[in-house]
Amino acid sequence: MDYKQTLNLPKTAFPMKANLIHKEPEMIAKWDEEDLYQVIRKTSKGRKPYMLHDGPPYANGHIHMGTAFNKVLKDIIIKSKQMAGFDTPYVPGWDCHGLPIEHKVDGELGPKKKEMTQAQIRGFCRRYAEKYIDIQRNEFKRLGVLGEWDNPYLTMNFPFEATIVREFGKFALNGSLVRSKKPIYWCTSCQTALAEAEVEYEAHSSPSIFVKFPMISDLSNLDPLFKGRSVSIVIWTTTPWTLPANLAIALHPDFEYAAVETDGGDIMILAEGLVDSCMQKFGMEPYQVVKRLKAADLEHLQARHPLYDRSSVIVLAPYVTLEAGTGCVHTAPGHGREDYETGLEYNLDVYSPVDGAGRFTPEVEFFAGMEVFAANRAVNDKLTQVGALLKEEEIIHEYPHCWRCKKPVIFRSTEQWFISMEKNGLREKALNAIRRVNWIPSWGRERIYNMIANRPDWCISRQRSWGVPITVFFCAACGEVVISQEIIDHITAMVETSGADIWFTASERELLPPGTRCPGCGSERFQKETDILDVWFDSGVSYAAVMEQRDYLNSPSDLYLEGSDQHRGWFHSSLLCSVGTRGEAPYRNVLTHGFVVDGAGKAMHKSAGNVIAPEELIKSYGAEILRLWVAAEDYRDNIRLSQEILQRLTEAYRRIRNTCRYLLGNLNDFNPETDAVPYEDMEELDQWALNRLWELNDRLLKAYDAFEFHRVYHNLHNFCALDLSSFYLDIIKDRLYTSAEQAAIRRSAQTAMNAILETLVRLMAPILSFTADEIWQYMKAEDAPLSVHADVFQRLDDQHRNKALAQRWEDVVAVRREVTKALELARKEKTVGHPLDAAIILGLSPELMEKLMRYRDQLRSIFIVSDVTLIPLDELKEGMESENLPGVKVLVLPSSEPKCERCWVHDPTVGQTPEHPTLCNRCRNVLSEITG
RNA sequence: GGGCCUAUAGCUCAGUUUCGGUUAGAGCGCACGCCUGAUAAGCGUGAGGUCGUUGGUUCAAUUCCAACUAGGCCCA
Repeated sequence: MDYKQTLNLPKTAFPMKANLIHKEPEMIAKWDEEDLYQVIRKTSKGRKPYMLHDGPPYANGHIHMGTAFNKVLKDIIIKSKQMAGFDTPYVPGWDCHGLPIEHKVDGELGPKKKEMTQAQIRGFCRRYAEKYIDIQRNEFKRLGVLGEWDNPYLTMNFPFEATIVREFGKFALNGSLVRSKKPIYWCTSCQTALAEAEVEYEAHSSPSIFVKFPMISDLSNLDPLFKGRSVSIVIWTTTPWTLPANLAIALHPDFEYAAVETDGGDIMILAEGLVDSCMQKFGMEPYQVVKRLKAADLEHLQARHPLYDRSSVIVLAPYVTLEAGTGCVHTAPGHGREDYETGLEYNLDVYSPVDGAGRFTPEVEFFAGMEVFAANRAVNDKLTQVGALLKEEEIIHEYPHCWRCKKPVIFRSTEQWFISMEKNGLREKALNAIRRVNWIPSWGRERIYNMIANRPDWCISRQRSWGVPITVFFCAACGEVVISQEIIDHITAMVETSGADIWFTASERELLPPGTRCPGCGSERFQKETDILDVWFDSGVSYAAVMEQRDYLNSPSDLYLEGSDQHRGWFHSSLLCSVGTRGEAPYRNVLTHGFVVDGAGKAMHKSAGNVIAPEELIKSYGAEILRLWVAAEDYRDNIRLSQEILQRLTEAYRRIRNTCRYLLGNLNDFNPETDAVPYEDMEELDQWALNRLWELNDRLLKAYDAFEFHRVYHNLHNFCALDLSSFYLDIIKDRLYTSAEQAAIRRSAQTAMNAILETLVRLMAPILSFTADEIWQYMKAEDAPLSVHADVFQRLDDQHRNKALAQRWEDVVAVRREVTKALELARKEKTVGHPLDAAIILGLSPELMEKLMRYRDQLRSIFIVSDVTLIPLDELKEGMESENLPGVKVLVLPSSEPKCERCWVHDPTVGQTPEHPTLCNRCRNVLSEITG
């Protein structure tokens, strides 16, 4: 007789091989078909809401590892909150306007763009964004992310654009909106503003000049030697044409400066460290340093402009270097970024007397109408003429050029719109709001606080086409800025139905409410603003366009979750928008994660060749492995990704999957409704397993709650590998396989296994979303939801937490560890092969003897050997003495009894039954039970 | 250059955080072995760490402090 047929071996159709790459798309299709997301919405109606507001990725290009990580992390949170009993809608969004898209479209259109209207160009941009939204949507869905994918929010949707106009209007009307000049890159050939991304640095030849600025201020209070002397300060510049706009001279606050007396008796001031090289260059040797000066002593003193009758103030700035020049930097706030910042600090005018074609405006004496690059020569000549030019050279250096026409660009100031940080106390209010938000990790507060505390006014003007217009009018007659609630309402309504395009296609007359007159001069003729809004304003008001407007969402959100760069980005702009119009932050909690880096901790760059794309990862491992990676990494630090990491995770995944498969296989014949054993009647080992399960459940729910998913992963994996696979499941095999199907001891084990699977499948669902749902389909729950994702975590019976029992079993486990060690030694000596070939004699101290006596009859199966004999420690002369556990000695002997053919245990009863001469009594009894 | 952050075995993470204190833990991987009734599975044993470096405080530091190095994000 083939006794193997009489065993209850595990049986399941659940495949060992996951085949994720093919199975995942099928699962996603199924979710789509069932409309799982909406099913979940319906089942959780009325529950306490949990609002995670999605930060919109930019609708450009394919997703990368960072965006994939972020989305999966959000999905894990959404699913775990959902399963924790909340109603957690998830509306994904996209950021659609802005330069990068316009730039791409520009490139595709080429010269054709010149003949197109702004509205036509905007149409191309819109289609471009739509294309990538579709691409990214599919890529995100492929990751197993559930959400309202068929109704996401797009910043280019008409209602969203209308919200942007409405929210902008609030700033405009509450007095926060100010207009002032700021230098920007400007191509005089294309006659257009350029963004940082649109300039390319190339070698360029420029004049390099050293110029004397005579001091107006009297220095004799610093030292009497200056009294009555001709003193000047020497600057260096490579853009002579900006000298007419010079308003200041910047010194480094920490540098020493020297007053140098030349042969002719004049005194010149320059950085001490550059005196030698400069004086040599000027051909002014010999010379003499007559005084050393601190930069701070010179601050606020006045020099005279060498060409015009106005002063140039001495200021301090940290960017001054000794690498070139004189340590005294020519400062024209209208023509340079740093100059501008310094100018703000010292309250200087943003003077930029150059028109769009790059010609000096008429007010500029000597050079009016001249093109600036050509004016370099004229400026130098004039300086020579007045005796201010000390030296002129040519230098080759990297200089910004226009990405389109390749001509050198200039820095030129134009009027721009700003949201003031001070006028309405925005800075102060924002800083206060930051204190009331919970930042995770806590250093996020410090980081954004410092940024808000130090940032300049928010420049919201962009000289671009693809965005939402700054909806302001100027009176064509008197130039006054015209804006009112009525006007904003009027435009908002138009944008709501026609989109922001209406601003570009409609006339001023159409855009303004009928009968609008200039409040200043009464004119009825107006000119609309041509600047558009900074895209950060778009996404910055997403809480208003999405969370406040959809009736199933609300604001402030419970959570914003983005990479740590968003302290400067979305967290920042959202905060300013919300505080400026609502007085409060749009979020209660802000969670940040680090950046995806390679296995060595280095940033991923195309040039470094260390980039791993989500697509290739999914192709070779499956999205489930990507999800497991997201969970396994502690995201507070940088998130590493390498082939080795993925290899490890794949193995961990298999372990978890196979453990579940084994549970399924052994529950094949188990119906919890009819077969479950009451807790009190269960075997103690099975109660032990339930206690471990209780602890796991408790720990994981806490870890989910604290967003510590790496703890979820580790605990889950350890539970499967240690508690289950190598201990519990290994031990109960004997009971499961050899007992009669209906036997109480078998049903007891199955009751525990069933509870374990029910709990595990839920605990893993937020992370291993595909696999958990796959397992779910193989479980025989009668009235279960169609997907595990529509279910909730379990609260396990507190009675199952049995600390006293756990304590008792710690001793058993400790002794077992020693037994396996002894078995290994015996195996090495070829005494035994399979543990069931062995009989164990355990020598125990009185203390341990007392503890283990209780389990005397179970030790054989717990140790998975054929026989265990307990004797006092001192009576056992041979055997392995434990190193770690005093009071234990283990002697391993090959069993002298015959082996039962059915259960493989060596037992003296084998051969006692003539009909079954190769069976032990236990198996014989089972067999007679089966056959009746 | 400035702001914020990180640094424990080959990999992923614990731990020391409210008191600094005996041989710093786990899993995976690796090596070796067992099983063939979870089988492209399962079990066992073992070898791996000067807790980034250097100083300081202390009777005592991986744990506290400082500097440095490496790396990350943002800004300049």
